[in-house]
Amino acid sequence: MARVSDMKERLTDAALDLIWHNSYGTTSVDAICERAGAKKGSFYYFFKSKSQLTAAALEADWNKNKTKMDALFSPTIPPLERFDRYFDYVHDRLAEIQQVCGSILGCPLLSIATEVSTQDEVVRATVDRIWDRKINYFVSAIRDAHAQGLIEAPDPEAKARALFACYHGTLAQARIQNDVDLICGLKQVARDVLGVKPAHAMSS
Amino acid sequence: MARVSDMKERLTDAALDLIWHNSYGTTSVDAICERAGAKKGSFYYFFKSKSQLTAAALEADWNKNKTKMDALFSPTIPPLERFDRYFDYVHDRLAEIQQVCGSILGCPLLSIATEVSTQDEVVRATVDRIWDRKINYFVSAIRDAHAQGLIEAPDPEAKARALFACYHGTLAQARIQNDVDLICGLKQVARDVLGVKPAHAMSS
DNA sequence: AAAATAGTTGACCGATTAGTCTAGTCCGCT
DNA sequence: AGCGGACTAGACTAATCGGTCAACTATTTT
Repeated sequence: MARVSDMKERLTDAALDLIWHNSYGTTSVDAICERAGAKKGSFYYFFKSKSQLTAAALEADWNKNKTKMDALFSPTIPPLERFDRYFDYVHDRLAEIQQVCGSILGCPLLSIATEVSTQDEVVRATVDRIWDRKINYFVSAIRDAHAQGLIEAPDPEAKARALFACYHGTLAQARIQNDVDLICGLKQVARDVLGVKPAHAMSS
Repeated sequence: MARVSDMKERLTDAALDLIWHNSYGTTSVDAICERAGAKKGSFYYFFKSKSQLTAAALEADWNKNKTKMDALFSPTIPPLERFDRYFDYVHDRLAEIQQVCGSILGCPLLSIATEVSTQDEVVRATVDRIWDRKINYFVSAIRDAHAQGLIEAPDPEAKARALFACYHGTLAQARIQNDVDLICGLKQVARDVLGVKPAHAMSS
């Protein structure tokens, strides 16, 4: 064992940043290196291709966000409130980034996977895998809400996937229209999709 | 006036085909020309850039689909049935294309706009404009449903935009997971989002 | 027939692309 | 002190990129 470098992390950070802001196709290896303060040689020492780097960057990003997700979807929080908090968090975070870069960037997983899905199976499968983990937060919350009689959801997985799709569609629209307010509508959409019984509806 | 050529249409057709299947970034002008049977010079005789060609291709595609949309959302059809028919149509069309190319391609407008939104204002604005027209089908159907007491939708535009987002999210998921069945869930999501009153719910 | 318009051709350009390779530097280990 | 593995430097390649251009052909108008 010799010296340890933080270059790998600098590279994944730079890659996700650039790809999220722009796109996978227009983000060059040179640009990633420049942002990370790395030379070509270092890049290809750590990653065998741009595609592999991207997959690694998405995994690294998941690991970074996991703690926050665990907190937002903690079983200590009333199940339906978890969604409200999560959507608020996403809204605030995207708005914050917009202050810096001028754009609502949406969900990086969705943007990247949409772009490369038919051409890069490594990246596509990585997104698929991460989503499989992420959707569990939705499933648990829905199952808990059902158990408490707040909603009628005999098939929590199906409901979770439906809401997941609506969530991503809203983020995509927000990116394209560069309008953070679209995300505010998510709470009501969630209530509608989940079929929240009127008596238990929360104030927005 | 001298000879008339169908090259312009061949180019927009080829471009949309390739970009939809793959992505904007990975679709080269050379590839578009080859598919259209054109040479570089012809391309730049008709279009001043790849970006302009893409915008033109999206507009041309809209014009092609408009007739079908008018039929699907005809006021002669019960309003909520219009959505069911539309989602069936989209499902069948995407499944048909999958038979040929192996992939569920989703909505080209969404894929392209997501990819270029922060970098190509011409294409982004084109998608925005087309969506403004397309969403009217949703708005009218929702307004009609409300007038007939089938749903409670005092703000048809907002409902339409919410459903539009869910629709696009589902198509994006279908593309990424290459799973046409996800689209089947759309009918139920639409009923949930629109708040269809149980008495008027249709059989699926 | 000739002029004018509409469309086509393909060579060419400089920039950029992802990726390779060799030589070297740095640093903890014994 | 010095070995050996971890990492960096940066020149290099072959291919491809979007875009230009001047010469050419085909068709309609006069």
